Amino acid sequence: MSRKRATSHEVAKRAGVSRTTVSFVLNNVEANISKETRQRVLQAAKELDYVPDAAARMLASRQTRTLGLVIFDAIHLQVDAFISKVLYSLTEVSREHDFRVIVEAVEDLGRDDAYLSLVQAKQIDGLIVLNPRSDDSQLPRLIDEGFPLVLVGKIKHPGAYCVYHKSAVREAVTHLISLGHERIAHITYAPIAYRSADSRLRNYRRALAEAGINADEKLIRYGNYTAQSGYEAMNSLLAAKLRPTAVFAGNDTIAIGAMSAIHRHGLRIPEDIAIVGYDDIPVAPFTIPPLSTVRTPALMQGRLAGEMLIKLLQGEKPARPQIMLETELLIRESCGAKLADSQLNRVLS
Amino acid sequence: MSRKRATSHEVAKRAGVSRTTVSFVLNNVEANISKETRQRVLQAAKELDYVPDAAARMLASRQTRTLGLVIFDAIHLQVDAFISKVLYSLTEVSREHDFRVIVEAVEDLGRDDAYLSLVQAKQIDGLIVLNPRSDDSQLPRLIDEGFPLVLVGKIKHPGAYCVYHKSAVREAVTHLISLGHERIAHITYAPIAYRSADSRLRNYRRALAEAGINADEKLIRYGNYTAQSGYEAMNSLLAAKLRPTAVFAGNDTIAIGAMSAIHRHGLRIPEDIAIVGYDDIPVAPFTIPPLSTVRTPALMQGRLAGEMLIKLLQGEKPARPQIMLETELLIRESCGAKLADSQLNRVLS
DNA sequence: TTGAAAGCGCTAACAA
DNA sequence: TTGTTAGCGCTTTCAA
Repeated sequence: MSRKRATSHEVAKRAGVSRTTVSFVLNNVEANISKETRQRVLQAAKELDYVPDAAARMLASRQTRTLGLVIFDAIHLQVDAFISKVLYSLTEVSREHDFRVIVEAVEDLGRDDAYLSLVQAKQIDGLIVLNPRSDDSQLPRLIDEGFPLVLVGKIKHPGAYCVYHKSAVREAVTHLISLGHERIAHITYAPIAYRSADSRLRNYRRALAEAGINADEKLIRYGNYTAQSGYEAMNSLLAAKLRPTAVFAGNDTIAIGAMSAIHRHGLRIPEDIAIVGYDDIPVAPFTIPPLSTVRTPALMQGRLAGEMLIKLLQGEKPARPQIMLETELLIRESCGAKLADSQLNRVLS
Repeated sequence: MSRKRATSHEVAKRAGVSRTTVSFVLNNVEANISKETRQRVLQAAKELDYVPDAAARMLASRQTRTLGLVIFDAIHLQVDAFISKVLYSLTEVSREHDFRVIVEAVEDLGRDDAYLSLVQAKQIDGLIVLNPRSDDSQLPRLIDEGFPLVLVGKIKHPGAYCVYHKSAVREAVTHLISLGHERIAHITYAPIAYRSADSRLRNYRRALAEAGINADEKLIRYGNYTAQSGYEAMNSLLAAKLRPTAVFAGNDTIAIGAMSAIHRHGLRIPEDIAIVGYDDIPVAPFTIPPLSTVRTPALMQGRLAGEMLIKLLQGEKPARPQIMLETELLIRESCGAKLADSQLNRVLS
């Protein structure tokens, strides 16, 4: 603040060269500059504690070296570790490549133009879009215009660059079915306007259908992003005439709320009701009993998306425009598979 | 990308005025501009889909309308909901005041100049610093220079603007003591270089000392940011000759790891070992048994810090440069207070 | 009430 | 190998 910062002009004067030379040296331009001159410039810059003015540089060079991270339904940021992880790995990648990150939290689609103005004002070079929503009309337009943009997640758009993970919902539900369950409930972890909550719901239905099981709509509950909503949803499920024998929870937070409800009803997990979550939050292995869940490659998604975007900005076309990462169903104790195993062993031995 | 954006010059031409007038109208400058002219300018801007170039505006106006959020020990971002909450509320405040947020994650103090270059390059107008570290030498300097900066947390520096919360460690530990515990263990939730982990440890020692209890160093364990470390620390505590009767965990994630270990040892919570956490993460009310913990005003801290910084940037001096927010000890079941109550009731009735 | 003109600090084509 | 020069698109003082 206080002390006025040096300009490239002053550096040039001190080094006895022109501003052009200063610019070339500091930007490592391929112009042949003698080692000696280069040394002198570097020295002068250091002595004056010179750091180029970002705004001036952006204006002149027409690039900002800044990435925008657009977070849809940002309220989930408070509880959804997936978002934080993507942010974390994106800041890492950005640092490695000397980029900055502007976070643009989008609250509701009504006012979704905040992130648009970021590109219109040319304040960023490219965008990472987290939890993209299919009902967002701006996104496809941006993509069609060829604006550098990588999705973490997926929308139906052929030309979109994206890094998503394979849904393991089917695996999770099928696993429950293989354990003998037919009355499998589902609790969403957000209103279904939230795209990935919706997709989990749809995949749940599909898995059931594939197994020839009639999805009973009475076994579906809609949670929000709180554990409390999982708790309440489970209570309502337990109050019904025909109880589920298993629950596929939209995420781990919901699962933990549900487990608490089951426990309070005096029922055992997994003997009376089996449960599987999603996300593998840090505490999942330590719930009582340990929660079977699906591990999601959040960090890797953030990293790959960042790298893809930066590659795009450098004018390279990424080898694979759409990257699908694997997910992993982690079988712990809440689903009852291990229990089933040990019973089986007992019978066999 | 594709289509070239309109400049203020074109807007001026279309509206039949000068660029000055366009600038005045769009920035609501107090120059008396006729309603009619203003209308025409607005109309032209709209027709051309004009959005001022951010870099040019920054360069000319000498302000960026961008805030920097510096996150120390950013690896915690993945698991520490406190950070995400502050980020969330800061993006909210920023949006309300038409500011952007650049997130600068600081990994280790060695390379802490990344956020410094943000201010040197004048890429931001002010800084919010999350989890400031006392051993960071740059921070005091920045503050002394009068750079607009608000801490979320605290360091020992008289002139610093900050929003922190009252430690409730003492309350938590004292509560455990009042329940009759003397062998109270502590597990940190991060290496003690992490300032707030260290402060929790120190306050734990102080609370014990105040109650005339000799802090037994053998009852202290150092966790990292994982639940796993809490699990392991608890196991090591349980393996010792003299077991603790209560645990004050550095945060809820640690607490949940510890609870799992206690459970696996066949011990009951809180009857055999009582436990109190810190942070009140979303699942805390739903652990088995529900976790007693301390609720922290993360969202409010982010909001107040943001508002304070923006006020500072507007040249106003905030009424209170240092704001301390209250925290709340939430007594649920893991600490045994309710159990004690009910036993008491039984005796009395 | 509006316009002319001088920067803001840098990059980069072109010339030397 | 280095310097001259012309912008980049906007704000803002000053004059009209």
